[in-house]
Amino acid sequence: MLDTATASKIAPSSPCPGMPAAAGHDCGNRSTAETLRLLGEQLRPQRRVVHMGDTIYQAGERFGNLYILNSGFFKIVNLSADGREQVVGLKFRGDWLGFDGIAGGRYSCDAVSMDTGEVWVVSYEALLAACITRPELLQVLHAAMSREISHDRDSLMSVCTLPADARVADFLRYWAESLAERGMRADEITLRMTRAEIGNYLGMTLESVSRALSRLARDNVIGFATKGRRDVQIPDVGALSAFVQRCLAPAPAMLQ
Amino acid sequence: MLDTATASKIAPSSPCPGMPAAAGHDCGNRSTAETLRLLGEQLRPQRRVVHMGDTIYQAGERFGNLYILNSGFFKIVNLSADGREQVVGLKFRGDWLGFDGIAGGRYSCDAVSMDTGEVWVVSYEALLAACITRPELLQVLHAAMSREISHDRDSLMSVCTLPADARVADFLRYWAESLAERGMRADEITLRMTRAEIGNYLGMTLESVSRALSRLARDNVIGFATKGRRDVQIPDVGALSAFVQRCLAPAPAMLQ
DNA sequence: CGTTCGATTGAGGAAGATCAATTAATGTGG
DNA sequence: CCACATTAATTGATCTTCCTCAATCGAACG
Repeated sequence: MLDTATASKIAPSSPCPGMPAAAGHDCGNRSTAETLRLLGEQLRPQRRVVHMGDTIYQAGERFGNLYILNSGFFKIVNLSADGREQVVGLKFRGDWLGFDGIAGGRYSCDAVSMDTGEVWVVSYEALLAACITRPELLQVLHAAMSREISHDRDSLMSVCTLPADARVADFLRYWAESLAERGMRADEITLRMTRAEIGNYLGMTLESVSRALSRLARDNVIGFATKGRRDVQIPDVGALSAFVQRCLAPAPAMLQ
Repeated sequence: MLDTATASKIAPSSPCPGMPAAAGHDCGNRSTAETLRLLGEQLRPQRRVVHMGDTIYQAGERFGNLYILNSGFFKIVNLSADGREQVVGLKFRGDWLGFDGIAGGRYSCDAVSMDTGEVWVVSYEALLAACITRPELLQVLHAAMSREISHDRDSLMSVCTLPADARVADFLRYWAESLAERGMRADEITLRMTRAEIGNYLGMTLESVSRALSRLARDNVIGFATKGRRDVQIPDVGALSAFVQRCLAPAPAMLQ
């Protein structure tokens, strides 16, 4: 599937030489850690600690900075003129925030921290200047924007084509894979969102999310930690994908 | 929660109020025509005529070019591993196609022409090279990517928060405004998609689309051209927005 | 230890999907 | 240009999924 050939000129370095197991799945792309190192060295960004509930920027605010998430978790909340709120994205270590502000000169969403973490503040102007002299920065930047576009489309597809249960399963799969890609443990994840937030993100009610999770647990696709239902055990991510497929299957053939 | 009825989201377009389409000083955004002129001059791109049904690129194909739509209409179709198809975007004059390929080295969608038109082919590598010497190109490129991200989020919000009728109304509003922004007539638009395609894009069935359109016509929010139902008359775009709001309103107060 | 917020679960209802029949547009060969 | 075939759109009648409303329970916190 993924192939390095095109990347010959575009991604000059990163043949993933002797890379720690967690990182190098995709040699056309750098690992998250490697990219962060590059960005940290090249840009020397201002570092800012954030806590749960902090907003890095808000809709309507004048655009000026992009942000790179070094640790923690963010949600991106879109706001409509008539007051609707919609969680439209989740951000993990290595992700960029603030692209939506470039075109209009103002951010169009809120970026809200869901945990303690650290973001790197990068002036867009300074970044552009740095990109002129260091084209590999440009590649990193464009890759981040491209990934965001691709993922947004996948989200739309999920919402449009999957029934509620499958959407929740796919959400958990995505979360787990996002952690795994970044070398974090993915077999037990702490959801940093309420059922209401998850439901908002997935286009369903909190009750439907709760029922879907219960069903997933009953089918042993996920497990709940001993105490509390915020921690979800995911022994096998493949089982989540299989569950999604099962939801899509025409019918169990009525057999018996 | 919603701290303010902040007018963050109003006037998503119209960067330069009351301005003839071509003129464009710098409100942060250039006009479509001006941007195209700049790109045409700076990049001297290969021009390619396309016809209805042509695909400019397909999912899985090796990435190498970006495309700028000079005329015509495209749909972007996302494909899942299990065979689901999802229309995830519509492209108009001045829009770019192919951003999804940058990160992974392969396109992840099909780009399908819905009409006769012309696309400009730009080698990504050549574009990067040109951007180094001409930073205004970089700004144009990033603005295009940023706009795509913002619009994808708006799409997700529509699908997640609007009932079916409102989604169709909002879709028509978006189409009409997209045309108007580009200086094309927006009071009578030709839908270049079947009901099934519209439904796919909006996450509903073709029957629901049809019923929604009938309802909009009955309420005189839209009209159908004398012959055929592919052409939709939109005497007042504001009426479409009003219809959306009406759908969101709690209840008609039970009067009578 | 009570208060509060979040999660779960159930019962009933509504929006929209599905199934089906009809009509309208489009296309084709004669 | 017309009969015919084909595809798209409309409309109606059920049926299903998911939402809404409501009650209960659990966990966190002062």
